[in-house]
Amino acid sequence: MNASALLDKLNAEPRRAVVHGIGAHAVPGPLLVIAGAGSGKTNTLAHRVAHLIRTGADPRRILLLTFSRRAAAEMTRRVERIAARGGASGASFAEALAWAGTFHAIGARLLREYAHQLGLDPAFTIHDREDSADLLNLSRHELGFSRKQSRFPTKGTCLAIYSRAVNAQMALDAVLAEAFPWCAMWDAELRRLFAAYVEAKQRQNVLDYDDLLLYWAQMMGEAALAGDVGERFDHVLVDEYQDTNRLQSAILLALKPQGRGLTVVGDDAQSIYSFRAATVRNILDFPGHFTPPAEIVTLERNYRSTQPILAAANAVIAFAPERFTKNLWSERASGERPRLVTVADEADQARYVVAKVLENREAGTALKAQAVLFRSSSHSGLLEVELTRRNIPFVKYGGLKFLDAAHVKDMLALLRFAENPRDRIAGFRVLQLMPGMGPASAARLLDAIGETPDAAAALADFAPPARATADFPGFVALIGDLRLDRPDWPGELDALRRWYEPHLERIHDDAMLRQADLAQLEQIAAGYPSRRRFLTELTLDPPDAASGKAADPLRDEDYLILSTIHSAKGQEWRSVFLLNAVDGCIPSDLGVGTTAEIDEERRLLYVAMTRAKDDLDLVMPKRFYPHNQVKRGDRHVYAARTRFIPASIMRHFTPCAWPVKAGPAQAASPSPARVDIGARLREMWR
DNA sequence: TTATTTGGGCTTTTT
DNA sequence: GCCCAAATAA
Repeated sequence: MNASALLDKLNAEPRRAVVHGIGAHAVPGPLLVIAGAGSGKTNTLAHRVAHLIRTGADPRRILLLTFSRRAAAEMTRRVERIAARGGASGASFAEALAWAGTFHAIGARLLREYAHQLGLDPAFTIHDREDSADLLNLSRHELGFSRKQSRFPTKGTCLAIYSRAVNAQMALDAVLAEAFPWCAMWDAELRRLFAAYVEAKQRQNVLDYDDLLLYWAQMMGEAALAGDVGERFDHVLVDEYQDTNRLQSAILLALKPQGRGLTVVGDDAQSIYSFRAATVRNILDFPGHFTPPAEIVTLERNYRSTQPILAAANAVIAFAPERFTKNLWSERASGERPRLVTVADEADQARYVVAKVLENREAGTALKAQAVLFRSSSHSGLLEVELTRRNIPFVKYGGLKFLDAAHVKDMLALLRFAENPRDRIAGFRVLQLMPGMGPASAARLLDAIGETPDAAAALADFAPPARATADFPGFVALIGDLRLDRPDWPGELDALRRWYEPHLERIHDDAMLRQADLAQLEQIAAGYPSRRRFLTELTLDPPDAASGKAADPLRDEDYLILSTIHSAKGQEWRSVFLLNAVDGCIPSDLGVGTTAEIDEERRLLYVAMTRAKDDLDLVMPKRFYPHNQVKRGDRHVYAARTRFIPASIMRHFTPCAWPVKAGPAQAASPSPARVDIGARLREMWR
């Protein structure tokens, strides 16, 4: 198949997006693609990349920025496939597409490359959120803020404030007023805290997530460097642009100030990351940054869902105030409207979902083609229990991660400490693995390391406390060994594991189980070319999902998908169940302060609904037992249908109840007089 | 100085 | 139902 035949297979609008500006001698002008849910956004972007390359663009000079690494991999794969169909030799083609990744990953790569010009040591290590919070906490203690009479914000809150200020490029007082009004009284202290935090990071040669963007943006502020970086790329394409923040858009505009070669794709109706300072303004304001303004192509045809599902989703999003108006349409007719299923409580919700999932599978829909979505990770707890009980395999995205396990963190901290001995958070953790080494001794050693350029010497000269004298020499030898730039990665992990295992067995009763995780970690490590790459990429792209994805054993099996709505972005399934479609869960009662927050919760519901191809069930438990209630008997609350589905749009849904009751009374309101003995008995043990 | 216990506060989504 | 900090024991 030749190039024009490939293009002929696309409809008019996607084709416009694919060919925009290509063919003329000049580099294409800026392009904004507004791509509704299920409108073939990924496909369109992949075709554009393929078309660019086919018409002479150098794939090594194309920068492709995606939201997650999963998305980057998917995009690369598609470009390859399209290229293969077009007769190009696909493999080499995609391999040359070397600059595809998240903003953070690309940032890390560029910063290592330009480290010397930026005054950075290229061996910098990257802190994940928890490490960052711990480091911030150190400064918080040192400044004495943890002992204030009136409670000072926790480390997590402090980090969230810092991160928002950086990512939204806003002054601290504005951030406090807008997003953290209850912390506004700490303005001065927070400012001192952040100053100390920044200094600590620099002393320790560590960067946090935000630094990867911040240093990059700063680098782009230097004319010479900006020119150099911008010159490397003829084309810059950004996916999921609605979920980028101001810092990211600043980087983008600095890369391509005239918008030449710039393409961004997104859907303002699916912006769900404002808690990470993403702003829908980026996409709304994009065209006006350039003269002449960016070309806009809107993709409104949905290839994914049936018309009734789409109609319901459209009805929900129609209440959103500001957006690029588009109404998705589909040719996939079907008589089935989405169901609104009322169940008694969360236990019944779990039973309902399991029953339907099995029913679907009997009818020929694999488990993998079905997904259960929820607003927050904890909502799936009861369902997970029920699935386990019924022996139904599942993989859960979002929530607890493999890397959060203490023993996995220990191993990674060891590697990080070897890579960068000035990384105090890593050092603190590993040193205290040895019995007899507590925070005070660890701090003493880390101070010594911080004061000399020769970490190995400081380590060797250290006099450990009496109870640690037995273990310490072995540790010094291990680190000395790891510090050599040995080329046999991942071979060094052997020595590391031999050192760590005795400690593992001493610390944890369930050491056997944990050893299995370490074996898995070694397998993952084998997939990376070097320790540095392994550490960097694992931090930026942690393997998702609890027991599943990281391990290959499950790969070929059929399993049900459980996912937070956030993690479901860009995905689709034949059959989708949404848990807890009630007020308090969607919208979450934690985030209902401002109308902006409510709007975002509405978009979350929209994203969840538009994941479904054929079948969509919104489940509404009537009764909830708050888990944090005080011992007060059978207290429960009655939940109302989510406010995003008011009576006026109920005609787009089919209401039903489960289990189906004999009498006609099931639709009536619940009888509050009923005594819940079960709940009382449960309460006795809380 | 380190290890363990207890009591109080908070509880979302993720690169 | 989980994390953190202060108190207590070794």
